[in-house]
Amino acid sequence: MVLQPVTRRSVPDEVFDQVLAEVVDGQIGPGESLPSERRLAEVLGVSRPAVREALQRMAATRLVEVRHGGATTVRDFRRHAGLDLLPRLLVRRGKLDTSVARSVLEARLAIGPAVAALAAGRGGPVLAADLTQTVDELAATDDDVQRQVHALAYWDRVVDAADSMVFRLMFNSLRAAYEPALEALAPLMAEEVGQVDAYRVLTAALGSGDPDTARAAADRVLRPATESLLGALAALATPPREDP
Amino acid sequence: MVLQPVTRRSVPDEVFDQVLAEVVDGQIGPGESLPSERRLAEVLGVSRPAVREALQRMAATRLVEVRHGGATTVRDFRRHAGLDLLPRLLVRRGKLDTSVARSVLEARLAIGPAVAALAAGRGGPVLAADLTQTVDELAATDDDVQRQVHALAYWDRVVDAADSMVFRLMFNSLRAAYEPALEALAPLMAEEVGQVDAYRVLTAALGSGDPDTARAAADRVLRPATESLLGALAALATPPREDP
DNA sequence: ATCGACTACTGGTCATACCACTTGACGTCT
DNA sequence: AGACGTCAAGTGGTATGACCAGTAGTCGAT
Repeated sequence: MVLQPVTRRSVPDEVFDQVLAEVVDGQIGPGESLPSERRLAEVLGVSRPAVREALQRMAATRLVEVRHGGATTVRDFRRHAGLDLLPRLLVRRGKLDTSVARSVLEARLAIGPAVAALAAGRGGPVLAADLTQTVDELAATDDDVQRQVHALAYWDRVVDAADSMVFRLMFNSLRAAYEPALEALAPLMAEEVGQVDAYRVLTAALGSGDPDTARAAADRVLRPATESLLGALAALATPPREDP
Repeated sequence: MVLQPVTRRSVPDEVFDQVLAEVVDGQIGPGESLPSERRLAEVLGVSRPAVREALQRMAATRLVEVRHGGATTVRDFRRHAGLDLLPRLLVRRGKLDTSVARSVLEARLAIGPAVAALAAGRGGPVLAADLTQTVDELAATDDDVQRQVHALAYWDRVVDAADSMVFRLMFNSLRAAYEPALEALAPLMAEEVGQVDAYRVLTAALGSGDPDTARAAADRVLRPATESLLGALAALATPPREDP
């Protein structure tokens, strides 16, 4: 019996999600107006402060524009939304959006090596020791979910070493999109987190202090799973074949 | 006389900024508790709903954790905050944080070429035509601010062509951090947005459809200004020299 | 026809009350 | 003395209703 922490969804959360769905899933296009706060409160059967809180969060996410005295209008989220919207775009109407997933893989493959290159130039000797320990933990684990957790910790350490606030924040945002799906991704990522050797090579490269070596090593860690997953996504996105 | 649109700061905005400052500027460390909503409302002289709205926004940004019945505690923003916090970190206590600015430049230099490579593989013939027009507009302008606007539009188009939701959202987040400072940055970016030739080469590379060529061309557009700015930042970060 | 005031909306803010949950202190039982 | 329930105080969660402050369209006077 597997128990899970109960998730308490607050009323404003619920409202936020519903309005967000309307905007993101295209029920209300850019430029169109939302119903007034009072009307929404009435329709949804909640209080106006609850609606207000949700709309303000929408505004803070740059998804809508609220004007005192005027109507609240929908903005073009593709043009204005920040990276924190990613988790919500990755899953649209309950289904994985394959084109978004593809972009995540591509970005990961592009950015990971860049971060590794920065980290190599800055890490110092402590970094290699830390990373070696993390890889050891990774190697000592059998469970694919736990391996992912360790791999995540590994990259977390690399990002730290890169000493880049922008990459740190990007990593945080991506992790926020990734972690909820960690269990579902276990079989898909097994290939990557299983290649302990590649991680060891990367660790050595990071310790060596040479950015280009580290970049290449990071590429070798990330590329195999990236390419096989991209292939799988492409197959998913293609309409089902009709051969017997 | 230069008139500017009046900025109306709402009460919750004000509260949000104040609490955010406490958290980001280190007055309240991770794990510590915030005063209760009622207490904050009293101290700040505003209503509880206003405080609540601000705290909920903090929670949505993953900067604090509010627990029903318990205290609201501060989280480690370096570990959890998303890319949308960047504008606030770029400027701390009214001053530019040079290490954050450095990371922005590094990230730009790393990601720009990657995006260009993707765009080259996907853009099609329309892309080159669009970009040529944007470069023409860029070339026809004398004002450094306007040039930046055109350069931004140029990259916007490139990101579109890359057909990557992740890079699109990253671009949006970065632009949100960049645009407010556009005017102040004009003299610094003049070097980059002035090199129309480099942009034309990049345009041609993007049109050619070869990712590697495009990557290299993008690097040539971004690198000069990046390096000179990194040098300037390093000089800024170093304590003033004491030679006569 | 133009202009201005008016009116009927919109969001912004507040005060207050009550519900739901967590915490920790207190007392009781073993 | 320790372990265990109970309960009160404090916290966030939600709702109500009122009023302020802007906006935009209407309608009348000029």
